Amino acid sequence: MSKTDFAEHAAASPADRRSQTLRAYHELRRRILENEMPAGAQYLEQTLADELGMSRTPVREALIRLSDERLVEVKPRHGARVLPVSVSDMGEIYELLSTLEAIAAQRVAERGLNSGQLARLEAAVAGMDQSLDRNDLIAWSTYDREFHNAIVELSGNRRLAQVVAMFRDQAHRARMQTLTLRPKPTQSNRDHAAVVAAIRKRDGNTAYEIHRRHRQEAGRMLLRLLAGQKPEGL
Amino acid sequence: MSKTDFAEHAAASPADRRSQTLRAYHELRRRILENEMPAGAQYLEQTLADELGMSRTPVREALIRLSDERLVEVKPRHGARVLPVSVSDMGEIYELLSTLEAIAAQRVAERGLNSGQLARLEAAVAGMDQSLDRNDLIAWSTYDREFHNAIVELSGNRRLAQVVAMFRDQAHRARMQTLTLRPKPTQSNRDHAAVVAAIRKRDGNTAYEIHRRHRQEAGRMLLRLLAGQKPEGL
DNA sequence: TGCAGCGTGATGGCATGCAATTACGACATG
DNA sequence: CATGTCGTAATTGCATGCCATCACGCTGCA
Repeated sequence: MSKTDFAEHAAASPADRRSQTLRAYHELRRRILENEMPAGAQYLEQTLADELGMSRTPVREALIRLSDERLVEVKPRHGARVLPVSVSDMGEIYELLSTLEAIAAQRVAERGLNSGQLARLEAAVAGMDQSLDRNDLIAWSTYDREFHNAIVELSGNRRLAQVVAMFRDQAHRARMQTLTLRPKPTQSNRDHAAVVAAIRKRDGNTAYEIHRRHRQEAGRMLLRLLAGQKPEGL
Repeated sequence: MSKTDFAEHAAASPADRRSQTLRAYHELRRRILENEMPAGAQYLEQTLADELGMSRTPVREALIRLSDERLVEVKPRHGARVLPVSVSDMGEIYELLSTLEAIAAQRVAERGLNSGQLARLEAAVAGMDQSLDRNDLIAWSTYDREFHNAIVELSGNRRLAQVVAMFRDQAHRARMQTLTLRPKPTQSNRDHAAVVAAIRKRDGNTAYEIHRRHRQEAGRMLLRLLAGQKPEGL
């Protein structure tokens, strides 16, 4: 079984050029975020290696990164366990996201955007509106994610974008679980539009305040919904 | 050469109970932060493994973590390179630290501290004052570090403490380089005392504002000093 | 002299091997 | 029946081995 075998069952397109370690990392991360590997589940290194069609070494290396990102926990004789996200975890995460993203929005507003960058934000806002009209919450959440992601990427602070992405990933599964439970997120769309307006006017303080309150509200909503749910994971 | 050999030349106390991977991680991190491995320097995996008295595997695993923390960069045929910290890197880092630590100070003030926790903060402040009287800048910076670390640890948000620690490590070498160049940090001591006073009064907003401005000032000072320095590293 | 092509040795990515550790069940004993 | 002890198999931490890749120097040609 040479590594040049193609048509492996795993998601490798015709000859994946990336390293096995990176393939393992991205594939495991995807499975966790999409709940194919549910919170609380445990997997032995060898099992994962077999499933991914590689040896234990790259799997181990991927698991190190995933555990640094708090998506899994490696317990010596029990394999890698997908970490559940508790209510208090979400509290920590949203406290950080609400500040970090608000800073990003402020910076974006102060620096100003060119027309292409503004278009990116407005496309996301438009997508959210249309998705909401169609009652397509999945599409809505994709555009919502894109909006928040665009803000931090356009901030120009690469470290900021990196840590926000990490926390967003940690929160992702809980967000998906509550997606259908929450009321129609019309206020979210209004908030986003208001942030874009503030960015247009290069009003950093307003962008900061609106975005911060927006995230705090979302966090509070999420916590309320999660509190009234099954204690998933362990 | 069994791994149970004791008295290895590396810093292992009589039989280090931790895994080789952890030893490699902590030892390499220490060497980088203390400039024993200077910015820009490159080391082959095998060389590091020999120096640490272990095989390449745990070294590789440690390097993965260190590169996720932006302390090194692994370039396929050139070994691991210790990352220099540029002026713009410091700008990114201080922008984040000033916000994150301010949030921590606010939370600490709002939650309130018991007497032992308050004593920890006050010991750090006292240490800074005494060190400054003695003109011992090394000791001063140790107490300063302890103060900032205590604030985020006492915030109760473990993720916050984790990312702040990461960014503080990234900035550490540049801080050390400018330590002797800056004017006597009397204002720093005043700021810290004011933050503690706000915490005592459980005044979150004041704690936030003072701490935020404090960190922003420190960042601006650092950037000014770095701008007029030799372009260290690559 | 400058540059392109080639060969070779060094290096890292990954697979595999090996031994120490420990989870777990069987069994014994109170 | 509950609890403690022991043996065994499974699992991991780490070492080692192997091969593809790539850096670098050498040679030859313009």
